[in-house]
Amino acid sequence: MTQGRRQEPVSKKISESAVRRLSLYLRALEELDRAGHETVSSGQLGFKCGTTAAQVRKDLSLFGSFGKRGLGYRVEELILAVRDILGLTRPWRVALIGAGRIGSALFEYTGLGHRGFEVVAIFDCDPSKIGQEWGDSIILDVAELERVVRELDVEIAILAVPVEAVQGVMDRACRAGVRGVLNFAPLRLKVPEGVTVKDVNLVIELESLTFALRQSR
Amino acid sequence: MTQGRRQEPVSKKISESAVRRLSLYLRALEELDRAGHETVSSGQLGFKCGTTAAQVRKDLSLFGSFGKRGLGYRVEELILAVRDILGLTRPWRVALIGAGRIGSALFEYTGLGHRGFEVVAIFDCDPSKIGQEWGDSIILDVAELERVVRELDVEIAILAVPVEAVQGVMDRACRAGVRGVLNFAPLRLKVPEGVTVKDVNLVIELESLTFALRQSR
DNA sequence: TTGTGTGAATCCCTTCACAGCG
DNA sequence: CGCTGTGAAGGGATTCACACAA
Repeated sequence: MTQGRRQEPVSKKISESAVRRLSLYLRALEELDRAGHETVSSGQLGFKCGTTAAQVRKDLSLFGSFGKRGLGYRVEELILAVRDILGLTRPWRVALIGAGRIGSALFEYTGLGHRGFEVVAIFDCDPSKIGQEWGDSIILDVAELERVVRELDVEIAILAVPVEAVQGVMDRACRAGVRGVLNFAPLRLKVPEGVTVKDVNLVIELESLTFALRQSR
Repeated sequence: MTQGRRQEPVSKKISESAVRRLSLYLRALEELDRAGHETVSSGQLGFKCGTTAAQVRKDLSLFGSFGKRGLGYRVEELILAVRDILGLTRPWRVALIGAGRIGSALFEYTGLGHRGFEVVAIFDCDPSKIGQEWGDSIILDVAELERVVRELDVEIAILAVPVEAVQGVMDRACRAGVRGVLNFAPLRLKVPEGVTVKDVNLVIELESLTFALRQSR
């Protein structure tokens, strides 16, 4: 039962969608916290995130029991619990590979640095970019990828490189020890055992939009 | 039955995930086509897209029957069929709202223009950006949003504006006739009836990555 | 024989409903 | 009471398995 404490990861399979909702809950909770709310009910939280009270309770119950019956959840406590579940209790060392438009958009995006993701290295292959300073990082030659990834113990690689280059770059990053990959290229990467990939594909989003629009016409 | 023809949209509910897979299939098919393949089996297509033969056949069977038993699918025909299903047989008029980093990344991204999405207007509120030319578009003052959206009959708005501004801008775009929205702000938009929203949220992707990494440690 | 199209079976996720605790 | 936590029910989505067509 472990009242109020997170259960240790039993070998239960957690669905991707539940995890994505937890991430939404976390954002909503942080907003509530900033707004000075002490407690929140599953109904309120669900409403803010576009889901139901039952869904919220079920999602949380996969990891423990964090609420008080009759009262709801203490916002601060739940924030800590969800951060812990999502693995956000420590910063993650990220390398940004590709300093083009997408890369720079990501780098500037305050969401990253202020949310526990430390961009410890930026790589590009364009000689005119190598050596430029972004914030207090310097753009490095992608030729040095392996060495730098190993030395800085990079855990996550964000791949914002052209589709032709992406598989090769990923292979190299993984061999140097990267275990998580965020891929912006529209291509299914072949990954070694033990490496997790998430794809971000804007064309899919747009095409599922046009599908919906076409239907409702 | 309707051999080789797309069935008219019966009121069957099509899952979001099936649609997303169709978009993947389309990309794989186009690659096969460029590589000169005439036909493809559900197994091959599934493998390229990280799913199974049965899944491919089921997905396609939601919309008609496009293959030949014992032979597979003709690549060219299936491309046309899937484009039709996804609503890609005509270009869509898109407005890009917000000409910051994300906006420029999207605009440059060749995927858009070359895939049936016409960026017919770009808006920003920064006076130093208004009037700049991007390609053969000029950045317009967001104050003119309603007029321009109406005049150019914009159908889809890509919202790449700060989170504080996004709900207001979306409301205005929808009142002017926009029916589809791609939202980059980490916020659940309240949308009027008949408008479809897709959210793109990089933090969710990263956090589901850290969840996975945390588990496998 | 090959590989599609599709009912049936299975699995997983969401929703329901309520016991139980504060 | 109010609201959580959770078994049970319900509903979708995926997988299976096979009849059938080329």
